[in-house]
Amino acid sequence: MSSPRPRIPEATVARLAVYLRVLAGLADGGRSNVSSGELASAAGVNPAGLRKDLSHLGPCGIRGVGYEVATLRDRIARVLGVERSRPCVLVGIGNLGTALADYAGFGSRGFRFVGLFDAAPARVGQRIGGQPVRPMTELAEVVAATGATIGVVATPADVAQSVCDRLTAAGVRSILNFAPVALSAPDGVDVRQVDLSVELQVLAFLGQQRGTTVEVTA
Amino acid sequence: MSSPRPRIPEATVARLAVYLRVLAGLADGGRSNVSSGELASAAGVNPAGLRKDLSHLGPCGIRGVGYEVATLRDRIARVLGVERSRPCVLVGIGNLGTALADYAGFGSRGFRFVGLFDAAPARVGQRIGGQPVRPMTELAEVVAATGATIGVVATPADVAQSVCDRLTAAGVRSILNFAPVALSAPDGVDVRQVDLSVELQVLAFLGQQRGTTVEVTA
DNA sequence: GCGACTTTGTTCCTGCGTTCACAAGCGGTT
DNA sequence: AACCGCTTGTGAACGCAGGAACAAAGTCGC
Repeated sequence: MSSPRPRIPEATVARLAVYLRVLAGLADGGRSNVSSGELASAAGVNPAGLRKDLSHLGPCGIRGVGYEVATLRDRIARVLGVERSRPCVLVGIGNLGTALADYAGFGSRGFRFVGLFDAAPARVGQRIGGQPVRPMTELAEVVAATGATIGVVATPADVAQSVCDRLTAAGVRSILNFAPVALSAPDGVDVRQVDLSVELQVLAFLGQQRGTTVEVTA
Repeated sequence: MSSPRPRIPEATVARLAVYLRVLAGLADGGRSNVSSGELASAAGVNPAGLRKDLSHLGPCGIRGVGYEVATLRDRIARVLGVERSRPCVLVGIGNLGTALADYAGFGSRGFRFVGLFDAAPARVGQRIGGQPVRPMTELAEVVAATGATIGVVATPADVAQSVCDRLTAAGVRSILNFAPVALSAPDGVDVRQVDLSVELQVLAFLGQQRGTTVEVTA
């Protein structure tokens, strides 16, 4: 009703997550106040842009002083919807999947894996980070029981679409995909793609361009 | 000189890498021709946008027919600078680093790891994907000997900046950073950040927004 | 040989994101 | 109590990316 929340640009949301991480670190370090300049420097962005990002949350700083670390952290966390830990499921417990399941950073950022799944019988039953790997047959059951709305796909490319279908059928609404394929999901389901080799190739291009600024050997 | 190559937008470069992957798959499947519509569908983008991206390479299609798969693939690979395999070094052989070192996808995308490094003595000497983990003291030597220009950082956040400094000092010009900190590098060095928890938090926000379109329980 | 269809390459336009620069507000000081 | 410096928040301009529509060009069928 009285929520002045027209919409927050997606690029801003991504940066808010970065600010949140920096603020959490500052709070742990005992800091109570920060200026936009210092925060922007730590996050690697422009100070004016940071203030504009924060303006989407309404006024949350004190002019002449700066921002209160704990207050700003909590407000960003609430806006992002990570004040409470969110249940996620992870499919594909290969090298990357194992790394993700073990990554402690997720736990402190408002996410917890409530189910690890793999199609290979050899993987099922292994324990990773204190959790057992389950067979794919239990996917729908676990999603329903835990209310998980986020699924992470770390499978080979050839089965990623099939896994995506099963996740959405089970009720997952958001998917983070590490497999190098474009997934198609029904309307109402958000898919984000993380492609590691694309990142490397962009770097390769930038590096090459730096070497051959305009000159090209025809 | 006669190179009509003013500049290619970075967003286009990232999509070119995706097209390259799709084209490689089509070529492996025996396909010889593709239309922009089909290619765009497989890459998950708009057909008109795809044609605009490709127009940066100069005319490379045949009107009324489409694109020749092998030709287009090779041209994109040449523009991205991945026609020949590029040597990379990887620092931080934890769970994620091991997954990256083992990931076969890099090899087929024009990248090979010529050095795996870790500061922990317990890790040094282990073999991963046929390569030994080396101590950090050998970093500069290996970079110089192999001519590696790309470094991947998969260390904990608190040492990432120090690793970045050592990489740049050794001559690395491009850095892909998985640690959740903003790295500062000298001018002339490109840094790309991949932050897994940021991706999850964006998903969480989008999912939450979907639930509470305008209504908020105050 | 000619026409029609298909598909590319390009152009325009709309909207978004980013940056710069200024006004408003608060704390500390005299 | 009034002034001064510092920092936030906002308004405007610039540049870029994305999408739709149109023209050029080549192929297939007759």
